[in-house]
Amino acid sequence: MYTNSRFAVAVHTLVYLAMRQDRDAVTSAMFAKSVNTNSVVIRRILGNLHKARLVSSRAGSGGGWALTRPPNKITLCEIYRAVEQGVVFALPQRAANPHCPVGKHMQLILDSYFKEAEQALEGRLAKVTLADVVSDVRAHAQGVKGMARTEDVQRRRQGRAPRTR
Amino acid sequence: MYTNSRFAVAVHTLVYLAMRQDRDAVTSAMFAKSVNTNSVVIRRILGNLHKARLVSSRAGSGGGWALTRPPNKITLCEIYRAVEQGVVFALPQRAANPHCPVGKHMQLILDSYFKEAEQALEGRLAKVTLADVVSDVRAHAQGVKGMARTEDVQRRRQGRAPRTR
DNA sequence: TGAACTGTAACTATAATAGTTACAGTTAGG
DNA sequence: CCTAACTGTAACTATTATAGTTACAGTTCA
Repeated sequence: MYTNSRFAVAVHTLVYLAMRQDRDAVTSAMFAKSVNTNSVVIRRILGNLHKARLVSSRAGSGGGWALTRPPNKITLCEIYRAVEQGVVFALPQRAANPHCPVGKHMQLILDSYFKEAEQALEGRLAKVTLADVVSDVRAHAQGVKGMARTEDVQRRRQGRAPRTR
Repeated sequence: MYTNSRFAVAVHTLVYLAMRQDRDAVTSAMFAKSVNTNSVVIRRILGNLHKARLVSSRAGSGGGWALTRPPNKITLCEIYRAVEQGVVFALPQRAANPHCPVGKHMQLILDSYFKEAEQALEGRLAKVTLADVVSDVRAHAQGVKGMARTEDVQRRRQGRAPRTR
């Protein structure tokens, strides 16, 4: 049972990326503004996504992050695996009593049931692509204008004036 | 990753109970010996199982715990729900930026995907009964003799001398 | 009455997370 | 070739859940 929000943040950033794929690379500061956290937190999570080859990064001025694949080729399961260890259920830290036939075998047996349950979880996540989530966001966002942006992004988008909320 | 082992301990104790259903009530001290932890930890978890009506307890001398149903009528999903909050994935504690259309809707949307994944997890757990786990333990335990017992239990079982090991 | 239990409060130690500052290394562009 | 704008990561702090522990009131049996 997790109490961390890495998966949620990872999906958030990737959706953000997917929704502005055509434009410039997105910086960790921009993600941080949308997620409402510190940019280092974002870079740590994007580091995991980078290792999993879901995003590419470019250092230096004008750098930032980009998807390596179209959103319909990225599943929630891949994102999940990139940021979690794949252990929903934990076994006790102290091993059970090896002199007890229940305790002796319990952890091994539990582990196999845990793995099955986790496979069910991942199987469901594998059915959803980033593009699905983007569709949902677009559906929910009907009527909402403008995107949160840093000063940089506002400068880059010379064409349209920022919309007022 | 923030994990706990309550589910593992809960299943362990219930399997232990199921495997000696015919005999006296089991005390938290006996469970603690098998799980290799403190009896208060056990009583806390059994307290959850009690609220979920999976076990009954009796205070006082000769008291302890018993299953309220046969093992083939108890699923892992019920045990899971008794000891966990049903939240595998957490959302960030700070809400996302409400001025960003991605951030604004992300948590609501993620929550629905999270719930679907958790339902898949629970669905798998619902397919396994305590009796199934007991069968597995018996299969693994072939050739292993004797059960971990407290002094009390050894006294109660007057017939056979405790096996040395 | 006393021993053996449950149930629970209260405290401690440990560990993971998230937030933060700091900074070395990289890159684009004047 | 300098400088500003990035990434990547180390190091530290605050917060929080868990598990382990002691203690003790209440319950029950013999």
